[in-house]
Amino acid sequence: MNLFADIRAHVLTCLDQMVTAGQLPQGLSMTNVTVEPPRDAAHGDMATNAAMVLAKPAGQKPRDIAEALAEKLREDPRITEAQVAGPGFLNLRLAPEAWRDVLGAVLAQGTDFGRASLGAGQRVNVEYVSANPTGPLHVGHTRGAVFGDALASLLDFAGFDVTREYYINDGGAQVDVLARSVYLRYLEAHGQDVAFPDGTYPGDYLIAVGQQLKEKVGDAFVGKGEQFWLEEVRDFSTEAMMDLIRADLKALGVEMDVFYSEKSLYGTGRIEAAIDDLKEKGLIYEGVLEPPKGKKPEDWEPREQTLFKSTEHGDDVDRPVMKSDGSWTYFAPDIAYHYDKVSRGFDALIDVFGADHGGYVKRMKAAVSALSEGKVSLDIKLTQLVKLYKNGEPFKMSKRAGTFVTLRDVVDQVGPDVTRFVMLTRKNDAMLDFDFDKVMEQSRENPVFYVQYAHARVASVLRRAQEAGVAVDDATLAAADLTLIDHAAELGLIAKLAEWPRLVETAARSNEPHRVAFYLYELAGVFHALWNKGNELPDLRFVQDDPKVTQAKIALARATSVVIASGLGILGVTPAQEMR
RNA sequence: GCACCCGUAGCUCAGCUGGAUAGAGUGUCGGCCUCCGAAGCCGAAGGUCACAGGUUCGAAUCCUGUCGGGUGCGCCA
Repeated sequence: MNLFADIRAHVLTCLDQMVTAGQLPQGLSMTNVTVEPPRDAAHGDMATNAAMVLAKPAGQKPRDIAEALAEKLREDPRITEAQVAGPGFLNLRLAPEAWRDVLGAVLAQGTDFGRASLGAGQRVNVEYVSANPTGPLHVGHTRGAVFGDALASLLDFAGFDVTREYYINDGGAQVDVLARSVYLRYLEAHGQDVAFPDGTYPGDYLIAVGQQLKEKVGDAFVGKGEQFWLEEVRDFSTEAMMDLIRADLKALGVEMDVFYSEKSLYGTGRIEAAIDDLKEKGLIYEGVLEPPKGKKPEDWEPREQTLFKSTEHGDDVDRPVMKSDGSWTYFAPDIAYHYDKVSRGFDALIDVFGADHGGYVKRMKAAVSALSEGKVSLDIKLTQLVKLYKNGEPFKMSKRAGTFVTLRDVVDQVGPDVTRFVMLTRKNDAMLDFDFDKVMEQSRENPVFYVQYAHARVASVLRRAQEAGVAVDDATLAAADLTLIDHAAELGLIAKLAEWPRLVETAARSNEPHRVAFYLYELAGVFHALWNKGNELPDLRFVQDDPKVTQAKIALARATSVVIASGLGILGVTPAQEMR
């Protein structure tokens, strides 16, 4: 149940009647008519801009339309007041019954309250993390992982059929580097002294892999040239790294549906097929690119390459798909990968990249646009840098100094719940400060605890009611006499709950899961405020002498915790029963 | 040089795809526990939404330009 949508539908019905009655002209577009909570609660419960949006196309004064509309709306028993205000806003006040219906809906539907049909079962593929399989995930990956996972859950909740996918970059030169690095650790496991030259990975995490390789193949590769071991060591190592990454993700609570291997595109004709598809569309040609102005590389010389005419689909310059030596560029398998996604029948694609890949957005969109002939949308969300702090001091990461902070470090130290929530307390494209001490702090300044605390308080009050011998199971609460809820502060909390379905839709429409986190913070704030009002006004306390009243009050508290749990569920955070 | 992102209270950030007198937290100042969890609540103060134009009933939001910060720019993925 979405009360805002219901009232909007009613407004549209009234407008239709006005058209039929000749009060408004035919053929008006109603798409811009909104019904939303006003910024200032003093204006009422809801406001519609209908009169202002329609004034110009209808050739009438906004206030006249508003007045006529108000008259019709007042006939609805849910609407107790319809006031024309300002330039033509129509402010509505709703009957308590209308709010109580929302409360009833929350109790009846539980955490399904707010589930939307926005997606209409459309299939959407969310690709995220996709880190190179050359080492453990670090903090930057963590943000992308949390963001992508929460976005996927949000879209699922909004009615999309979601596939969570990870693209394994196991086809490029970096996995050869990995193999050579592991080979050095392997020699080390055989007692040799080794040095790690530039261009190899000296990280400790490969020691165990070298050891495992020794256990598997014995000394078969010792003293042998690369041609004897490279391929096998590469496969062995990437598999080991993917095990590591999968374990890291699991520690964070992220579970992928599909791991898609870049390597599987090579030697199978799939890259060729994708490029051929573009070729048939006349988008592949041989040519020479201009050097970028103002940043001309020293060793620049014009070279003829195979280029993708991405400029026909919104890119700034055409992009090479084949190097001058005839091998594919990194872009080619990416095209093939997205070609594969398109051919798997998704209606929409979403890629979550780190902000340092921002320069990649246009060409990728161009590729998908070309491959799907504009039928499949691609939205690319960039996650900005995470800056780490310890005791308020910036914490510098350096691979060489060994102060490389991994996902595992963060999760081990602060736990997956805190990690996930904090990563969503900023818009994805804004930088995020992550202070190890602050996120563990238990105060209002820390939104995780603030929201958890509200949920725990409800659990606490439920326990108290039970101790007092009052039945507070969900079935009983759903049948409670809600007319006993009538204070403005209580109805205000219900109004906040009523915003939830609406928020889900707007957050899903813009692919912005952070909105859920901010909403939960606000909802918790409204709840805490009501709670404290109980100090001065005993009537507002949840546990009362009369069991009937207690059940009604607790129904409201319970509904709040249900929505909090629902929202936290989308973020992948466990709601707390008590704070410790 | 070009492209993308960002610029909102002293500080950290929201702002519901164009709505009303721009909101939170923090910091400063002042209140609230014989009372369901004070890890909380209430109040005061704090703004030229970087700047200049434009679009319209209406702009922090959209378009153009300027300034400032970040990221990226063929044979690395």
